[in-house]
Amino acid sequence: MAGRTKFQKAMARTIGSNGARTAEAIRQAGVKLIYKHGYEAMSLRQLAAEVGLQSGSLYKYFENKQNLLFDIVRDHMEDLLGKAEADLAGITDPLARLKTFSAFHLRYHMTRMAHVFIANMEIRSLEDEHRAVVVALRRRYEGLLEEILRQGAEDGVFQVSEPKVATYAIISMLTGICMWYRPGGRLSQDELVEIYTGLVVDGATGPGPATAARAKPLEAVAAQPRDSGTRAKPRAARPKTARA
Amino acid sequence: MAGRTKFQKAMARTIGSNGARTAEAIRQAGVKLIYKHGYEAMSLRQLAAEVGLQSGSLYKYFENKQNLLFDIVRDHMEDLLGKAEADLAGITDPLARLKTFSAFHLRYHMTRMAHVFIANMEIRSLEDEHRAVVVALRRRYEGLLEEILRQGAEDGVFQVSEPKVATYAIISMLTGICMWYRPGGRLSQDELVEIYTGLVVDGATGPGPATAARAKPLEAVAAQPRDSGTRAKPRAARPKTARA
DNA sequence: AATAAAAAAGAACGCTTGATTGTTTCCTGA
DNA sequence: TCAGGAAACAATCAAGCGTTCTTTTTTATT
Repeated sequence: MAGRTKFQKAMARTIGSNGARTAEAIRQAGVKLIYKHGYEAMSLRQLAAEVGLQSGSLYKYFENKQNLLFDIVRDHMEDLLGKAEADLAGITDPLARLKTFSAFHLRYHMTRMAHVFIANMEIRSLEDEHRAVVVALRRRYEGLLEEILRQGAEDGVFQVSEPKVATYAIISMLTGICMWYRPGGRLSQDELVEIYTGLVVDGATGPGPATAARAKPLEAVAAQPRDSGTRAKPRAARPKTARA
Repeated sequence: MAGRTKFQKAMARTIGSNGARTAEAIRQAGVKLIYKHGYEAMSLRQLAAEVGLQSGSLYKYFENKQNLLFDIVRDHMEDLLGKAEADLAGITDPLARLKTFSAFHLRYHMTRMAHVFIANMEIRSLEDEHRAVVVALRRRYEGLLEEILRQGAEDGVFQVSEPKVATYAIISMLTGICMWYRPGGRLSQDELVEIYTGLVVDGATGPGPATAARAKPLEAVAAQPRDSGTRAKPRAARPKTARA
């Protein structure tokens, strides 16, 4: 806190200052600034100014800049993991677990966009030792979903040939929401949860009716796609269909 | 380039130096270092050392650090957009177009991970004017998929209530592959394209047989999930089912 | 062979950065 | 009430940053 008022002598400990409160303010400001500018781009003077301190005073609250980042990311990951496990506790049906996981992940990411963004983007800014801790936590979190998919496949409810790949795919899709979601947008959180969860469930429960041929006739494929450097797909001949 | 050999007088222009070649080397080293350390974290001295130059000499090849980033990202986005349009050209059937887009996006991202990563992560490091250009290109790219989904929904092939949301979801999912894919892994590019494209098509073609009730009976949901801060979903009562 | 242009070296610049230290002020509990 | 610890300031440091400028060498052109 602090922030010297106009007619103060203006030195040293400021009136009403309180360690716990300042610590929390620093944490919040840190999240905000790292989210906005990135860890490397945020200077400690900038952070100190945001809280109303001198940069040197920050060192009462963290060992160094790197540890500030680590604390933020580690605490976030532990929170994410703990809350997910709590939400899933007691649910055994794979489909219900999948829906619960999906809904939890989406809501968590919509309400904590800054934390999530930092945890995903700034992993590379962590020193090796710190990164290892965070990656381990992330693995455990991914393991929750992977296990759900595995169980569902075993029960015959899901059609998932590669649970690991599907896990990465689903998590990427769900996490992507915080790249564009903004509170107060056209669609409510509930609506978005509905839409996304539908996509996840469709993907997990396997092919709908339309994979190969279709009842409704379609327009004919006119030209063969030209190679454009990425190498055109060697997949089986595209289904030639025609429309009325 | 350059890199004075042992018994040279060691000043100024180095033997065998060539502008075009150096420019290309700088570009490549730039991509490599930004990918590894991030734009802010990469210093021009680091970049110069990677190429075998002094930092000041770099300014023969770009206006400033910011423009180097912009050039890399802009060129990448234009390449991505152009190749996607080329791959889709001539295909009219929405399902075929969706598969083509999905396969293209995956292959492109698997073979150009560094460029893609940079374009996605360092947008915030671009100055406003530059960012606007890049975002516009990205919009056009997303528009390709959105239009495919819209057309497919209109034709009744896809069941997509919100093409915009589905577009973001699909692109996030596909792009996510370069967070973990490494060449030479257990699964080949073709296999991954198969898996991912299957997920995309299932999601677009709508609900499989398992959305609400299921032929195969499932285990009963034991406990109601406790609220864990994210607020338990207000969705309609979870389907209560029982297993043999 | 002479000359111009290209390519890079290398030194210097003004700034900002993360970090450290010593000092001053405020707060609180015995 | 008054000491002692907590909280913050103020000044400082060396290092590193992006950038500019001048000089030197190599290559290309005539």
